[in-house]
Amino acid sequence: MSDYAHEAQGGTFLLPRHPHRTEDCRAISEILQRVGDKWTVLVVGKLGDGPLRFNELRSAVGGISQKMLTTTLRGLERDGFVTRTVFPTIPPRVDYELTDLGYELLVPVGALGDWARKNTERVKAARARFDGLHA
Amino acid sequence: MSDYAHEAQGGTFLLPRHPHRTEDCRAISEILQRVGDKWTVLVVGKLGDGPLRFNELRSAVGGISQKMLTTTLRGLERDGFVTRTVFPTIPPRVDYELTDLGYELLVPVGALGDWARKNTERVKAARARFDGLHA
DNA sequence: CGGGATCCTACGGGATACTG
DNA sequence: CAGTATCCCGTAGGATCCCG
Repeated sequence: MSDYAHEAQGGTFLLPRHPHRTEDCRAISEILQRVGDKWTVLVVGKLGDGPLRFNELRSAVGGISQKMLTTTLRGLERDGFVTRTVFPTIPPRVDYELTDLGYELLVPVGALGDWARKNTERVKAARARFDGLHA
Repeated sequence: MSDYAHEAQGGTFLLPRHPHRTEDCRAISEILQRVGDKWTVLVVGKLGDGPLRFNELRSAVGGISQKMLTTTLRGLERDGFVTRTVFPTIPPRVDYELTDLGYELLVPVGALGDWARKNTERVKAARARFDGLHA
């Protein structure tokens, strides 16, 4: 089972021959929903620059409520993307840090981010055109 | 501004030096939320094998309500990922097909999918461990 | 400082019925 | 066949108050 070429404006792409089996698409969909919520990539991105404490992370991300930061971090910890280290001092100190798995996740997510940066204008143009037609 | 290496289990990764500026992370977050809903990648994936009619797509995806298929397709059309072609026959016939932009989107999304397939076990293990500890 | 507990609202998304 | 219109529910996510 080899690949086949697909021609498009940006160049030629190699697409797997039976690329879109439902199970695979489901797996993709799941991970995308996992990282597709409002805050996950922001948090992971900030932690990609090094470990941070709770409120450091909060102000670094900006605009996130403390409830959602907690929820997001718990989810990331549960899935093994982030470690949580508690220092039993007064006042307490809690550090969050990416695991290896977390750093590795940054790679494909970054690739999608590159694509996003390169193509936002095309999307915005398409959107403006569509909205103009269906005004 | 060069890159720096990050060592992890799977190998060594190159991360950009100032990779996680808030604006960039926002852009990434937006595209991820765009494709991170329940059905978008399933629909785009199926259309990646070629154009399909509405109900062909519906049964190909499987489990999607007609309301959500319509909503999903309208969104994809609006953003320029999909074209909608109406044949004014009786009964009507409507074809949906990926644009070049849609095909190009498949590339980074597929990369994330590959990552997902390779790492689901690690995530599941981490999750089981976390749930065991916090039982 | 780093949360937990609660309340509230908006919206994603399913089920069903109707239409050109 | 390919939708539109309506109703309904669950959950994401914000605001607020409280605690060790």
